[in-house]
Amino acid sequence: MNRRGPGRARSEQARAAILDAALTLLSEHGYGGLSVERIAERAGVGKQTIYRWWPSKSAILAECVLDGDGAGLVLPLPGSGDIRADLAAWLATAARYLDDPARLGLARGLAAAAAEDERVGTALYTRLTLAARSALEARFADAIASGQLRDGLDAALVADALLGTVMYRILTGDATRAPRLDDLVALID
Amino acid sequence: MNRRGPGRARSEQARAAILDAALTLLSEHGYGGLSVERIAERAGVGKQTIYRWWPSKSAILAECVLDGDGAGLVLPLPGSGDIRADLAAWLATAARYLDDPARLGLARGLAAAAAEDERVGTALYTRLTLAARSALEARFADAIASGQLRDGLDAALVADALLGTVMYRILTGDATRAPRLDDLVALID
Amino acid sequence: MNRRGPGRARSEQARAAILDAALTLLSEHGYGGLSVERIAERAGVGKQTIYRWWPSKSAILAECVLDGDGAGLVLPLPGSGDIRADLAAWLATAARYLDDPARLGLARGLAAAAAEDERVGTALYTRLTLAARSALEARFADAIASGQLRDGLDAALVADALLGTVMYRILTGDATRAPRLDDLVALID
Amino acid sequence: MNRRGPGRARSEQARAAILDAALTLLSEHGYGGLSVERIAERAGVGKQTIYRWWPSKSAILAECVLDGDGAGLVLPLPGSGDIRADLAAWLATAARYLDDPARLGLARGLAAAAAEDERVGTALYTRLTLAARSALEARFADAIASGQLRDGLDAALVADALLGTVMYRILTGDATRAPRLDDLVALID
DNA sequence: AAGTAAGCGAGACGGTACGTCGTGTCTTGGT
DNA sequence: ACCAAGACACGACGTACCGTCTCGCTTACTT
Repeated sequence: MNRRGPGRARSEQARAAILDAALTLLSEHGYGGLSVERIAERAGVGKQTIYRWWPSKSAILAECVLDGDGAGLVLPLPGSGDIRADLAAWLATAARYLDDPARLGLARGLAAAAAEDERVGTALYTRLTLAARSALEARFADAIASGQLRDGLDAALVADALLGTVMYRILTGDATRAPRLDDLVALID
Repeated sequence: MNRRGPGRARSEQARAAILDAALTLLSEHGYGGLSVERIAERAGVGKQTIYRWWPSKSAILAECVLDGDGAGLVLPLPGSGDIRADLAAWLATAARYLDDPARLGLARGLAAAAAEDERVGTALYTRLTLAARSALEARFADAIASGQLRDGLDAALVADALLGTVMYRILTGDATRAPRLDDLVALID
Repeated sequence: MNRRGPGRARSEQARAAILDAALTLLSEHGYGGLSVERIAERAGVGKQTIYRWWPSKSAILAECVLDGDGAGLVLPLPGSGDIRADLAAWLATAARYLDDPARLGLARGLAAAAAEDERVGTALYTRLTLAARSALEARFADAIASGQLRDGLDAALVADALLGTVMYRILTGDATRAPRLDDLVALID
Repeated sequence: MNRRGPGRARSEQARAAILDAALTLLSEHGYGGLSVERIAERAGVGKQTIYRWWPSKSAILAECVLDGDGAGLVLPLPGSGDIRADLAAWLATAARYLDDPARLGLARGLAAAAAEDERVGTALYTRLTLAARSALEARFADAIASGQLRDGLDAALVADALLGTVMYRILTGDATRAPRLDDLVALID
């Protein structure tokens, strides 16, 4: 039962304050402007308390992604019965979600962290791809059964393509130049 | 023509050495391990020569992407006549290209730079998306005319989806876990 | 007593190494060739550790002058009973002391520091003038009582004149061109 | 007669502007804040024009000292007939002269330059000591003849002592703490 | 008059040092 | 054993100057 030696227990308050400060600073100053020192100051915590539990600032972010609601990035797929409409609505919601500069900044920052540290990439994969993939697999089975989609459609590939396109637009800053995101659904047979 | 004021002219040799050193170090040490100091040392150049012409290390990378062959990232789309086979081959080539750790590191580093600095994102957009989009548009017109693809298919969306999927896998480090990249083509109606 | 807040205590070892390195480098390379970077390297210390405690390299030198034996610059006034002979001997000792290039370099360097930073000047004043003045005052009282000197002689003025002449020769590099330093005593009535 | 080859002649205007700018900047920002780059900018001159004629910034200052009125530092010794009164007046004038912050700054800056570069020290020696010494020698001969001073008084030593005391006070910033400068004359028998 | 050559303002070059910020570690006193 | 605070050695930042090296231009002496 969670055996521990003697001594003071880990402060849950400090942990939460650190994760919270990390996300706030990430969305405000970007990944480059994020430093352990600032996180510590903002969280009202000693640096050692951070280094005791995380090996690097990207590890903190990885935990942010996995913690709670995944930094708010996991949007639910609507379930109206019309799979194409649901996907289009999901994409439109994502686009609207990213219109908020703070949230776009957060997403850019997490992308930067993922590009620099494999473990953040893995965390994002776990949170985003796996969630999307499992949601899609169940819905695709229904949709194929009801004739809305052709048989053999690979939910994993679709998840990759949808999330990848969103991520690519975040990186290239291409929100306005490109066609509307929800038209993506038209590509799917 | 090419009027110049007084004073010594900018050294093209220094400029080329800087861009070259930046890409080499990026693929070797990642974006986080890339420092202006090291670029200067490797290029045999004073730091001021860098700061005179570029405001930040990401600006150097943006110029790398736009310069010459776009850091080797722009792969040609084969032209066998079978559009689906060509796209699948292009994706397979991209996957093989990224098997080389140095090239994967370079791509990850550029993704990190894009996530942190809008201008690198714009440069990548210019080099990758626009190139892919225009290549696709010409080929799609032919393919639709010859009945290989259905009418109305949007080349820009397909370009986003293909590049986005590749980029997403680079970020999430998901080369092996996911289905084969060239099956993506199967999604296109 | 000696109350301290939280946090690691200041390293006395680092402080001593910095002062020592500063004096060594000053006598070797002169004030112009003295850099914080080199002091830090020689002392085996980070630059920040220097800037945390001293605002500039001249402040370090000011502390060197005040610390311990005042960089060896404070020479004792002999006490034979013959005040004129003692002063002449003191001046001769000073001249011999400055024959060593390292010590002359140190003295020149401290003069440069004093000329550039008022606080070094104040430190020198404290260490040299005040020491000389108080030594002279006691001796002058005896010498006047015993009829060696006329009444009313101002020890402070004599201290200024003696030290000033030495300093002036250091600055003008005029060790050989001018009359012998110990003849100075002949000026005093 | 001043044989010269072909080519443009040296610009006397540039030379004067450089010396002028050097002295101005020296009194404004001190020796440490004096840079060839700033001299060039202030004088409206290319850096190369400076380096063509002077090897360093201290060489410029040495020439300033020797040029024209010796940067205004050479004060004339009054000639009332009473040698003690004249010396006291000369010291009082010097003290008043140095009350002006710009002139004190200039003197401090030249002292710093002298401490760092032997040639500036030599220039100051030439300008100040030699001038004072020769003035004193003539006056001392008269004063000894008229019984105002005892025989055998060494003008060179007195010059050193007077100038040295003034310089020492400049360096130690000790204008107010010490006894009045013109009382120095009382030391002379 | 044309040719030649040195000096000129301007400004980029390879470097060194600056003073600041951040890293990850260590130490202190307190919980 | 953990915590806030904070000093430590180290490395990179972006800036200021160093002394050198072109540029295109302006004199001035030499044919």
